[in-house]
Amino acid sequence: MSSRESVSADAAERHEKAGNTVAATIKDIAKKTGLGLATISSYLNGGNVREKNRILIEAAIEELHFEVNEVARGLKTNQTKTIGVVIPELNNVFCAEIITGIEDIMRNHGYALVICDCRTDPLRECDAVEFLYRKRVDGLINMPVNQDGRHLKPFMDAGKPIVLLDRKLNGVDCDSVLVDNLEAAKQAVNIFLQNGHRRIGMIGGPAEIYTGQERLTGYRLGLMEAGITPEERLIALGDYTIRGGMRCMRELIEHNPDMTAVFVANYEMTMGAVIGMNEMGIHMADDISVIGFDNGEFARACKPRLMIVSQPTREIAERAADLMLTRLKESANAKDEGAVSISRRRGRIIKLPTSMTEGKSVRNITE
Amino acid sequence: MSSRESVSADAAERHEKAGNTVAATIKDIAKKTGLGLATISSYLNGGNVREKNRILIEAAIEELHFEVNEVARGLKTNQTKTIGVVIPELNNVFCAEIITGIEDIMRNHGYALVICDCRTDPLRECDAVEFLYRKRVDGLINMPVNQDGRHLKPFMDAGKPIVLLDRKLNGVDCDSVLVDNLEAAKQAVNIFLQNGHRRIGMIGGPAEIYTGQERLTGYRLGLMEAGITPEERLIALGDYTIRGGMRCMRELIEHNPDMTAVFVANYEMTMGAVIGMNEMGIHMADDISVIGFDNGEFARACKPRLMIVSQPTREIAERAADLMLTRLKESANAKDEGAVSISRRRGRIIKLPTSMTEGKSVRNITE
DNA sequence: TATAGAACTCGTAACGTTTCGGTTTGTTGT
DNA sequence: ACAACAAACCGAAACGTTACGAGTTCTATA
Repeated sequence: MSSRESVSADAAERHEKAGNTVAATIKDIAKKTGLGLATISSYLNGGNVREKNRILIEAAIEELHFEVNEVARGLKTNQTKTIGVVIPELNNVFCAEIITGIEDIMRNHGYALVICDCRTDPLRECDAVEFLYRKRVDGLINMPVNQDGRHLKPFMDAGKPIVLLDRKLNGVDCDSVLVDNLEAAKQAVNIFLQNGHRRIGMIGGPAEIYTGQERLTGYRLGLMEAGITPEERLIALGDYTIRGGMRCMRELIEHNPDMTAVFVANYEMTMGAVIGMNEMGIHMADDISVIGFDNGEFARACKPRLMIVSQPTREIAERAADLMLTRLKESANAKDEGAVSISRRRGRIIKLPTSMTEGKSVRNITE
Repeated sequence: MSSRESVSADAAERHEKAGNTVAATIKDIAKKTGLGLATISSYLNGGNVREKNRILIEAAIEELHFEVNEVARGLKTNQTKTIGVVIPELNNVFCAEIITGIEDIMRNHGYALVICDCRTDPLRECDAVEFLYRKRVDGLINMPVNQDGRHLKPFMDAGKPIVLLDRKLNGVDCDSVLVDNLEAAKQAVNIFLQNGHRRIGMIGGPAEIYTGQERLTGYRLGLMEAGITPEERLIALGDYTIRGGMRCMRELIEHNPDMTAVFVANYEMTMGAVIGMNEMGIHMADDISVIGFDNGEFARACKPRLMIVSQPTREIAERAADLMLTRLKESANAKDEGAVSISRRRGRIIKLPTSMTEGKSVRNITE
């Protein structure tokens, strides 16, 4: 017993000895205050302790610069207070803005965000998810690239919460935060119609991506409701890249000399479309009216200022974080009740409205 | 003892009982193979085991779906295989591009990146660093907002590696990855000079930020080497925001009717400058020649295409990751030798060259 | 003032690894 | 066949928490 004494010197002694700081542990606090381990732990976790002990503990914590070891806690509680995030492209303002928002909120709740960029590659996305699973993050936030939700399996099986961003996955029952893409596209088309346009082109996203489908459907619906039959040659499908946007715009213009307006269905392609027009010497508004997507900053920098569909990134972030936080709380509580409640849960789907941001890129051709 | 037996059923049994998967542990593998704990651990960490045992172990791992618990390992080894990243703005393409690059490399080495956006707020930056420290990340990558390196103290004291991005901190001895801002600005000025410009304006960054200082100095030097005395009224200092860029461009134009060219010292302000010119009805190149900074995509979308200084984000990322990885290895090895070697280390500073990306935004006014 | 009940405290046993020192097994050269 | 040595193996003790059940101290009521 005496040997034990001499071996486990408290933090202060160790400090002296090593010549530099060694983190104090809960044991050091217990020893210093004369209280038991469990009492300290209870205090640290918001439990009640007698006033005089509270003072004692706080003094000891102060003096020894104690900080709880979150790794040890994590081992015991089986949670890392860490959320994994997998997105297609970090250097994509739409993604980045949402992530920033989520990060802010989650950090305020003690959660760290581990971010993985899968570069729009389904394989990389799988890798990233597995990586995060091995890192034992408590939940996953994902703007999915894979069509089926196969890559989500590890988290599904483990019953860990998943929140999908921007894109719904058919046949996958997950919490998701989306925008009303259909309505957004319809609005854009309507603005063109109100300004007298009839031959309206669309630069759409990949047919296999949710947002691409929805926005295209909205475009078609908008036209049909005005009694116009959508024509295939007025539709060009790009791959959500700048290059794709340039190509589509060129195609559209070449095949449709009579086209007066174009709706572009994401930010990168909007940029590409603008570049394409510049290079072809075609003037926005004067020659062809344009409504783009996302990124108000780019829109303001265009000449003339570009009208765009704006997505509520701030709110998307808030909703996603809320959803995650709720699920996290649920699974914490679920320890008490039967584990069934978790597996029985159904994914909540939140659909937020977009808004139009004014610009000068749509010409009124009625007069 | 018999009670102990019945309590610690192996993973397979537990699996059956609970009705859903329970992670197998190293103990389960030991039991299944009849080998000792230490042997399994040794195998997992790349140690040598006898061929037949290797096969045994691998089979057991396969069968029980064993995966090492990185949290438990972290508790024991005192490292989380996690790196903290603190940046001023995630939705800033320059930042985002560097982070993506770093993330890719670090993940390939088993490190996760915990990213914190401090919104260019020194206080938030301090918070973020403390947060990461409590999360016990193994190292810190930071594009600093605070002037003095005070916010880095926790990591300094703990002897945990720090890599600074983009900005050097005076009096702080840290590994840093920078670009040659001075030379970049000189190059831009020289291009203007070669095209016959003499009255060259500059939209510079905040006086207290490293890159702002360097780029301004480069501008001054470039002029002086050509025998031109820099004039204060040709210099407008912004705050690296779009709004600031707009304001500066307006000021410059109002105060200098004879100005023929402007160099803008970061991306956001470049965008702002372009917007400002658009709104004032001033044409790029024709009226005023412009060289901007960063973001080739934006430059390509401008009309006429904007000439810019390009920073090698890919290489910045590589160097930063390399630096971090090396330091990490060093501190791992340092356990053997005296701890002195760590504290004695001096910060390595890597300075990378920028390049000019062609555009049509500089007019030759000699003819 | 005694006492029931609540409120607080305690020791011990986990959580799943790694590591230390010592033991066993295998290999080589004679 | 046997020493001598290396390589592989082993159990137990950590790492710093939390959680359980039981024990202790308060507080309020009779």
